[in-house]
Amino acid sequence: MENSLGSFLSRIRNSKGWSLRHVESQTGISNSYLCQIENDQIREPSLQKLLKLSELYEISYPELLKQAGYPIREPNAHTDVASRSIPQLENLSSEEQEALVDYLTFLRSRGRRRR
Amino acid sequence: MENSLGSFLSRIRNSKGWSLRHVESQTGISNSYLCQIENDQIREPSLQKLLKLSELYEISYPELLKQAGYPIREPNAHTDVASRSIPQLENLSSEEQEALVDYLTFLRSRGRRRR
DNA sequence: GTCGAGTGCTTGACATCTTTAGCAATGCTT
DNA sequence: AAGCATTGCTAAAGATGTCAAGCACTCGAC
Repeated sequence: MENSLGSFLSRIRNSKGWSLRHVESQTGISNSYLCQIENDQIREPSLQKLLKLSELYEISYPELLKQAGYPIREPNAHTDVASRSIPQLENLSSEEQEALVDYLTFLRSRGRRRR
Repeated sequence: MENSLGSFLSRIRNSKGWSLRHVESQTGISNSYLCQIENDQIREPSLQKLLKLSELYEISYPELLKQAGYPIREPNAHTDVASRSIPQLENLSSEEQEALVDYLTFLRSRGRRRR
């Protein structure tokens, strides 16, 4: 559940502050179906759906396929760049960057671990 | 008909002199289903099936996906590289990643707007 | 000839994907 | 508080993938 496709997509959508119906209006994917995907009730959504989501969410399509557990054979798809990628933290506004950096500084200053 | 996925797969199988049931024994794909694929009665076989066929037939998997009309796309440069250049937000621990994503979700949920 | 094995193919049943209609809960506006 | 919009979510139905069983045909061995 932690690393599932559903929670992955859910985190991204929520991090962007978008509702299920907003994503539906942009992608044509019904909000109910999107909900089922995010709750891991759909094992294998079609590639067309995943492509549309990757475009709207501005995340790497092959990376999303990987998250979905689909077999992909990209000759040189390797880890060095991808491993540092945090899709949820992409495309930040300048205000958000500042807020996050401040928050990270705060986190590290108190040296606490997560709940 | 001529350039369809079905005729494409059928041509390869016949050129190798293999029966439907031989391919079934090697891939686990039922001969009846394979027959339907070759006769274009199946629009979108699963990636697992296509992968097995590409392995047995010794053809390129991405090439086969292309033949099947699946969307295949290389990673987009702007989503992969540009948005990641926030030096303070690199090399995060997993706890920090999660905390930041949660915090960002919180930030954006307060300013949620729809268009 | 006929018998058995092998061939491509069809049918019916089941599983999964995908949508439409609608629900309860929350929030906003007056 | 009342009323309306929006949220995530579910149930039922339709469309499609997938398989097991079985069909009709061919062909070689006896």
